[in-house]
Amino acid sequence: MKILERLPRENGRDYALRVIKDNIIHLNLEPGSQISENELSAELGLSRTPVREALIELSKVRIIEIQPQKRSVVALIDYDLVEESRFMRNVLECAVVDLVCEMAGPEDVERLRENIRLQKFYWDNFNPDQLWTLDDHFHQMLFEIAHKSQVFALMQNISIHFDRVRNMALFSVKDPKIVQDHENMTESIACRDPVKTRELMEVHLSRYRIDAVVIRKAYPQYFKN
Amino acid sequence: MKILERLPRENGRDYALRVIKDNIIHLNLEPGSQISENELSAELGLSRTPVREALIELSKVRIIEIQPQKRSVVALIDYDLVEESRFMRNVLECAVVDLVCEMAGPEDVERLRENIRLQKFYWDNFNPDQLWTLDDHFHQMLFEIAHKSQVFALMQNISIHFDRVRNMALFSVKDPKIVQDHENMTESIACRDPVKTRELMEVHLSRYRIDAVVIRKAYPQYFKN
DNA sequence: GCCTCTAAACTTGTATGCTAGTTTAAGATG
DNA sequence: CATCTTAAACTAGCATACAAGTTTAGAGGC
Repeated sequence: MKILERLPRENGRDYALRVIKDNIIHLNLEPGSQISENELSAELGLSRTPVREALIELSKVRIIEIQPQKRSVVALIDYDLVEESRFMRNVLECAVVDLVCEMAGPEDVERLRENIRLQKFYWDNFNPDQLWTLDDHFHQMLFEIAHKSQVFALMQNISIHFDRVRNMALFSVKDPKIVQDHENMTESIACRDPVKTRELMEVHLSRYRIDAVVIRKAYPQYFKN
Repeated sequence: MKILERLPRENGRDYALRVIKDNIIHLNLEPGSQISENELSAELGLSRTPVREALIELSKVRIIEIQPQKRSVVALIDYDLVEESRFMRNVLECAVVDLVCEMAGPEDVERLRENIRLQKFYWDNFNPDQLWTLDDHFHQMLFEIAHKSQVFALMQNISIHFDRVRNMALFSVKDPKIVQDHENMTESIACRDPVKTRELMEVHLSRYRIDAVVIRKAYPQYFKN
């Protein structure tokens, strides 16, 4: 497992949560593998309590399966859950871009364009981590513009299923077309064209569905069904 | 606070969570009031640990505000949050009824109708608690029919803001029209009419927005802004 | 070799004590 | 009487010990 730096004033629980999530998404904690509160707390330099609290939270979204008095395992990729999480994102993000097309001011559009510029830079320089962060931030900005930040926060909880697959796609698929999607959306937002933007979002989010077969071939042992 | 019965094989954390949530929704734990891990654990017959785990979960959806090393309080009603939660429900439930109109079999429709019959019964006999449970179950059934149970579970987390207001409406508004809404939806689902069903759902969920002024007058001290 | 039983070594769940930080209130001082 | 100081009584965060249940490994009998 890859141990990240603990942020200043970050409490143990949030730290544990951040590190564990990151390692699940990046497959350092492999789907199906057993995890131990004791091991994790030792690695993180914490006691069991904050680690346990983090694991409970992750079990709520079924990314970790806690079997009482037995063990805890990282959930295998359940494509029904991935689909549910994709459905949720799709429905919510499409509704949000509708609002964004109404509500976005020029400064909002400029912030989106700035994000795209950076995405292009990190794409040219092959920096998947930064690209990943910017992608997240792009979607988060859309929710902020529509004043739906809490919805974004909740959506992100279940999105970890989607994210794990999305992360695999970054390495197993040649041309993600992601940056281009984002740019097209930004410009159609600038034109205040909700129908077009919605359409683009729909295509954007469904790429991961299309890639499923490829991913599954690359990592067959990680799938549940 | 009203202490509920502990279910067989229910662990302490889930028990605490269930009781605390119930008391928040029913205003036994009043918005703005301070809560103490010690008091709660004494009342529930548990130690601080499981109670604390429950409080952490509730703080994630901002229904409880934990001020580190200071205190924890039941959040005041924040209408922006209520609106976000209503927005989320609205968007997701409308998308789900679309699917339901495609996917529902005759036995599903029959289950919905049976639920309506019971709703009518408990309406006539004035049993708000049972009515409340049936209302929840009606919406849950829709998500089950569309195979989106996990989405429902997540939506319910934030819905507690919405639920708290919804519960106040049950007592401060004369004719909720809720049962009639449900019946109309069921029949338009039976007719496989997604446009009509969507429309009904939209009206149904927006009732609580309309009622906001009434509720606010009845309980002004509970509101944040 | 192959069952069966048992005990030890795990697991998570819960209780409790300790730490660090905040509030409160009493007491001293002007 | 007003104000500052200080100590005690709270809070939540974290560490640790113990309880309850499961798995595993090995001894013993056949």
